[in-house]
Amino acid sequence: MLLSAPDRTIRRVCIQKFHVVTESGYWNKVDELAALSKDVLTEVHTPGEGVVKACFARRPNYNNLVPALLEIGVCDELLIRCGLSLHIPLRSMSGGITRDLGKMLTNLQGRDCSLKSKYDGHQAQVHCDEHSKVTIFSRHLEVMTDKYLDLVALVPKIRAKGVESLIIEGETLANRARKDVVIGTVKTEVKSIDATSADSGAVSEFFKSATDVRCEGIKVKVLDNLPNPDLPPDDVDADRVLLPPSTPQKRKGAAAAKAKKKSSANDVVVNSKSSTHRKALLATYEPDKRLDFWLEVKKHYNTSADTIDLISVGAWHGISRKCKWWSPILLAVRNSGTGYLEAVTKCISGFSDKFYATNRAKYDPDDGGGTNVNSKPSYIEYGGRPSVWFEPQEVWECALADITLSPTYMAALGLVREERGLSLRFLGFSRVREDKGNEEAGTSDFLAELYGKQQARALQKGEEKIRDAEKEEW
DNA sequence: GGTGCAGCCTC
DNA sequence: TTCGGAT
DNA sequence: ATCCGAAGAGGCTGCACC
Repeated sequence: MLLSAPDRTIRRVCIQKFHVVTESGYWNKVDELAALSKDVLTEVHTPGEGVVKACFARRPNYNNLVPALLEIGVCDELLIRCGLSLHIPLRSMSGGITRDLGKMLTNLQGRDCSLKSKYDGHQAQVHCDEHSKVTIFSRHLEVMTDKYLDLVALVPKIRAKGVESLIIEGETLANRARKDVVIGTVKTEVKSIDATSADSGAVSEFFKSATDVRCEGIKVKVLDNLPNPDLPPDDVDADRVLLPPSTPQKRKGAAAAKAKKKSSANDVVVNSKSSTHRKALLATYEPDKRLDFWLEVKKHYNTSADTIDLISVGAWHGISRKCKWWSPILLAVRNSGTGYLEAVTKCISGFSDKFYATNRAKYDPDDGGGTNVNSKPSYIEYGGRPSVWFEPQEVWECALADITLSPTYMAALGLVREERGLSLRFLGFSRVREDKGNEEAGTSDFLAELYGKQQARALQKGEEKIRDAEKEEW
């Protein structure tokens, strides 16, 4: 394994320090620990592990964590020493993901909740300090500040009076979502409603309207969480990030904002203005946890996602774990005019290992199969070169989240846009359609139609404000 | 200066 | 992002 | 439960090359 330069430094420091610790009797303790049973040992280790993990989630930086560990060990103070810090990204908190809207409603058992549409964009974590220095991190905590210069300029300006520094998280719509999406829909004011999960009609309606305007789905936050008994109201742990006063109507986008602090342990901003005329959200932001009061229902997780029947026409050799099988697999739609099969995407998702094995056996001549062919059949439209071409004979039902105008695939070329074909986003294999022959597979017309519907829904729901797209919307 | 591709990023 | 599989 | 790895689409950037 390659170590980056800082890691090497750390390793050296560790070794030196352990020698010191050894001389002062640390080994005795190690011997004691070694004598303990596994269960007891787990009991000893687990709380410590929790503390270290919590620190690392708040400040994923070994240069801080390791020296502090060596100096003070695993203790509560570590959470202060290695707590949240501006311009160092904290790990993102995610909501629990729910596949099925109905199931979610059942789970919520009628509790009150706040619903927000979740934009289909890029997650960004924005840090702004008292000198208006802004740093922006991506979902994977990469520094993306330079990609969002307008945001860098904007954030200090919109900072509320009295807030010295802040960390917020939200969704930016800089890339994909702005390209092929009707801008008017992007400009739509962020939708947010409070509802009770007993009103399944309202929730379903909200989900539908959100996905219609090409949001990724919705976020559902339970409003009536009781305070955590472990956290007295005046708790001021520095590691805990606290929500600012909740103003959901104003708060924009998927910006599940949280706030702020200064470096001293006793200077955490608490929910000061208690002007909320609604039930409180749980106030803590736990960067390393998925939370049961916060759920996401996404379009492409949804069991009611669109499906299309595609024909498998070729594949590549898999690598490493999948080297015995073919993956990815090339799929095509049928052009009902020409009879040609037009490649529309490669599929990697939804296959079990067993399915891969069966698939290999079926098409590989060396495996008793024998229905793949050496060269590209003339009736297949595809510019690339798979490892093998299949003799088209299977129709697969696949679920998809979105249809995209593709720079590479030529399926449905000209039906939506001259020079551009269509492809599929988040495609997953569902099942083999034993009951369907090639002639009954999805057509390029159908695909184009589906694309049209997708756009039309967005247009219809979208608001009129088209003009002046700011580079990022929240 | 334009194009195409590799590499890296996002979902 | 997805998924399935291993741990 | 959690983590890991194999891969998809598309977008942007920077560089080599014409």
